[in-house]
Amino acid sequence: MTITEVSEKYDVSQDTLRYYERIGLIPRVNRNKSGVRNYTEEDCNWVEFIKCMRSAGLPIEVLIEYVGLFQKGDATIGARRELLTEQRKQLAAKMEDMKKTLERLDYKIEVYEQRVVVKERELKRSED
Amino acid sequence: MTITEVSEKYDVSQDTLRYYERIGLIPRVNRNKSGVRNYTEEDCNWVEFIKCMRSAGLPIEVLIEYVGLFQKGDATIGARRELLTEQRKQLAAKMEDMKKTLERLDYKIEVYEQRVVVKERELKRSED
DNA sequence: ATAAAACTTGGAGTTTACTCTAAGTCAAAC
DNA sequence: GTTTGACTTAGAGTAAACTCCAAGTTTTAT
Repeated sequence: MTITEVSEKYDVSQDTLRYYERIGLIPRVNRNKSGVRNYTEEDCNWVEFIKCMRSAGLPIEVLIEYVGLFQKGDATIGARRELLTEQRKQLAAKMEDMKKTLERLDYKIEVYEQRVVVKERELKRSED
Repeated sequence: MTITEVSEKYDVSQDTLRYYERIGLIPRVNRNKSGVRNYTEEDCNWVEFIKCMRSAGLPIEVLIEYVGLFQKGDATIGARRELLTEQRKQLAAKMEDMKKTLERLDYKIEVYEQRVVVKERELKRSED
């Protein structure tokens, strides 16, 4: 696949794809004889995986480390598992915080609903 | 309360507190005769609220708008409720995405666990 | 065959959200 | 009474994560 196709498929700009590759956030993509990137299915999977992890807020630095470990082969399986476990923990904690914020928003919205009703009654009274 | 006290209480730097006020992310804090900020309890509540909403990822722009509406008084109650409702929706959607990412991490970790076990067995065999 | 489109690289520029600096004021401690 | 420390402002600087640009291929279409 070309960079255009990958960019469209995963809704990631070409510049971002090149940038991610440059900083090691995805492994290097092979080029054809004239230097043009040819994304394999595995490359695509990396793009999709990184997009997903980034959107959940995993730090770029950590993901670069993960890719680095991956490229070092099977000897790093334990380290990769540990890295993911730590990130999983942090993600779960963040979601807990967000849940509390969500509940707080719900409460605030509820209070506003009531105030809107009060406001409407006031308006109605002033019509009389 | 002084800016130092507020900064310590909510773990937000003094610079950030001034910055938030400057851009209208919290209402203007009153100063004493010599120009020093004196945070009321309401000011503190704003700091805490904004800190919470920001940590959940609500955009600064939107929060500035919310503060602006608040300062316009009761006529904006409906608009404020709508704004919060929209943000609540987006937050819930983001949490849904994060939940999928979390599950994906769980799956990946599980697969890694199995591979670690396989690796250990290999090592054991090579010991014999 | 030549113009237009798509790609390459390295490096500069942008945006967001702070964070720091400089220059100055004011109150309190010694 | 002066120096130390906390505060003020306006504006400059920074880090992260892109995003854009320039100059140069290569491929595609006419």
